[in-house]
Amino acid sequence: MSITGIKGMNDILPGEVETWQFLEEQARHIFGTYGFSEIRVPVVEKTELFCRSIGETTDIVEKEMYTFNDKSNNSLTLRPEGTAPVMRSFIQNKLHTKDPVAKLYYTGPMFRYERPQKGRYRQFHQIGAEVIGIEDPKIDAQVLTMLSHYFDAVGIEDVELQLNSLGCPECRPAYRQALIGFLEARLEALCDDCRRRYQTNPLRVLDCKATGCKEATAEAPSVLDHLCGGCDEHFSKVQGYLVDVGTPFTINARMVRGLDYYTKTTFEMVTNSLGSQNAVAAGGRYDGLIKDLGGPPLPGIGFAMGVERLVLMKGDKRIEPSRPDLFLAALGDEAANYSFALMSRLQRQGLHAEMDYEGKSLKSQLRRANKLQARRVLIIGGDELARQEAQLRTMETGTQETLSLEGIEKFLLSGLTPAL
RNA sequence: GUGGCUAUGGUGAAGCGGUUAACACAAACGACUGUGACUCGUUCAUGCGUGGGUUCGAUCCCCACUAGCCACCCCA
Repeated sequence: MSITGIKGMNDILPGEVETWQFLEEQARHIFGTYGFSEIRVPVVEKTELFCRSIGETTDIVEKEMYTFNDKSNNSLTLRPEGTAPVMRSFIQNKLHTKDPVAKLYYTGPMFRYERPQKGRYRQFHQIGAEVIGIEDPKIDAQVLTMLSHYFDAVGIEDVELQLNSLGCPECRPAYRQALIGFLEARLEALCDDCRRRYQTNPLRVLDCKATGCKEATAEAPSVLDHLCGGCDEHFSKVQGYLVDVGTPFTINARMVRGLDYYTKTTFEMVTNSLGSQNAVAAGGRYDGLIKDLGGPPLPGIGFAMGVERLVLMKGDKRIEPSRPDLFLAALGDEAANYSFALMSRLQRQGLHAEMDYEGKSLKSQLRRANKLQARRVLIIGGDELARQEAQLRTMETGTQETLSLEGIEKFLLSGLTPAL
């Protein structure tokens, strides 16, 4: 039995990787136009970083982390998300002393020990963005607009931007209590799961799919009615700016976040085309996080997108691998050597050129050229070489012309390089 | 962590207890000794996830395990 990969950790193979590259390139490009720079942080961090930021009692920390001790007996964890490491780096490198505002994005693998299913894997990938240092609701609107812009650019249409506010440490506890009280009075109507969790995670009950729970919580108090003055004003300003800018959104007062650090604005990009994994991107404001991690008291807001889910949504609109501009078919050793040298020179000048390296029959070479979808084939045999000529075949039309080898490089480069 | 379904070649899959494991696609080569895509031909599983069991005999029945998928939970 040969060695296999790890459950829930997938290879990204040619044919699929082009879509990944496209999604990443678009992120770099679009985030760049909004003033974001990339930050690259390690995949492993001290376990404590995630416990403190995500929350000791969250599912992620309680049962989903890949935690191990290194040879010095430090407890380390494969990052389950990207915000905490970025904040750690921000604080450690004192980035706020260089610029009061940081706009950062990252991409890379995250790890969560969950049972794999559609759109959910143990190693998965996120593209995320964070803004640190701005409290004004304009930045909330800006981040949401960028996210929305990204989805447009990438051609993923079947999504809806949902918005909510979770309040702040001032107003959230009161709401929480109100909600627990409400649920307590209706425990019999709730499903087993909800009866279990209404104390620890009352918000989750609002999101339950069971019909009994839906009915029982129909009249439940809304977070939005319990926001304090500051949070309420912030939330309505965010909405106002979004309307001004023309970024579409809907309000979902029952939206829940799984990480403890979120405050005020939270949001999700949801779809119904992905089965039960309906969030393609999610994020929110985390005004207390940086201070909690020992940094300056700066506000922050950010989001992460699940790349596997984006790829799934791209579906059959996959990005095609690039086709060779030219395939060199040679007959005989001399011609093969000549072609090989020519191909190398063309490649150096940016032409996507291919050839058969093993001296197969012309038929076989053309078959390969066809398979690779080469646009043209340059055929050089012993006869042509002697006459300093070559046949240039246009595959699509099957037409063929005789060219002089003199100056052929220039001709091929000018004729075949796609206009940029 | 819980549940349901599935497990035959490079891929999609027939076969459902009994002599050569169908068919299609892909791949390689040939018909065309120097020309792709069409056509035709040839080749391509010594084995049916793994381990047990039932049987004269198992890819087909039973059990266990493993893996995959989907859902719950949770989340990107």
